[in-house]
Amino acid sequence: HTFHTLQNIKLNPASFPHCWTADNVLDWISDHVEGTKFDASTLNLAYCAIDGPALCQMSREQMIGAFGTQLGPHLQQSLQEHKTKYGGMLDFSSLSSPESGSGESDPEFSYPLISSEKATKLIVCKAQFRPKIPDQLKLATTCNAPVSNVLKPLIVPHCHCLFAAPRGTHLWEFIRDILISPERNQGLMKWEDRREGVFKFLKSEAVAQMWGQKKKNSSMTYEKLSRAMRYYYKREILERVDGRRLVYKFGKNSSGWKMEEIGMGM
DNA sequence: TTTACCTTTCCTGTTT
DNA sequence: CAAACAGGAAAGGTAA
Repeated sequence: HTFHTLQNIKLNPASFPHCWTADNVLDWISDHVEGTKFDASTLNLAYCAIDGPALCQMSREQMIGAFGTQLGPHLQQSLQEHKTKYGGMLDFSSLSSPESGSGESDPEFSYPLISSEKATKLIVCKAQFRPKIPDQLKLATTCNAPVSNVLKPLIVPHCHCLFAAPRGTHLWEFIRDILISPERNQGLMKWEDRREGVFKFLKSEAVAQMWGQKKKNSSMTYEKLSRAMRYYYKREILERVDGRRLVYKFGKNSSGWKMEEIGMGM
């Protein structure tokens, strides 16, 4: 069987599974889900939100228990391949003392290794999944890996779904996806009224830069982004909120932001 | 290739 | 005064 090449992970020290972030793991799982036509809906979500070290501590049995008899062995094998293939490239001495070698730091190494495109795809997927928090917790505690490692990614309680139908990448969807994925929202935006869909830009220029990055346009500004936002009023994707600077409200022609829709319970 | 749609860019004026 | 908001006008990009 030919596995998908992991475009974003190859030829990097972090290719060693131990160095994978939770996003890398997610990326890796995603590639296998695609490659094997595995039905993502039957995945145990807890194990889609673990980091590299936790993943590496899973036994074959745990792997199968987590990912099923179909995908589990695939992942197990792939993991072993990555360990042997990239393990030799690692300089473990520098790994154990990350403070050393200030001039040697590889910017790619300390930064998320997934492409923004992929990240967005995953965020959208996460948004569409209906998580079962009790299951997540139960699964996490049955794993023999250190609880801290397993639970860490789950603290940001979010759901992961693997490759549902990709949704468009329009501005309002980009904004929505920042709002509903706290792990990618570093104080950029916040909900003013979660139920009503009222939200606010906290770092308007930063969001504009991110939007520009996504559109390969480094000269994007909030000024220009906001013009596009205003066009949404007529189409009722957004509703006006007047008198409140940097505040907008999702309208009836928007979707994917309600708590029920993204399965946050309550 | 043409078109429709979604911005992006620029601008003038108003409001906070 | 600076930063946002408002929209009109027109150009740009892209996917069908």
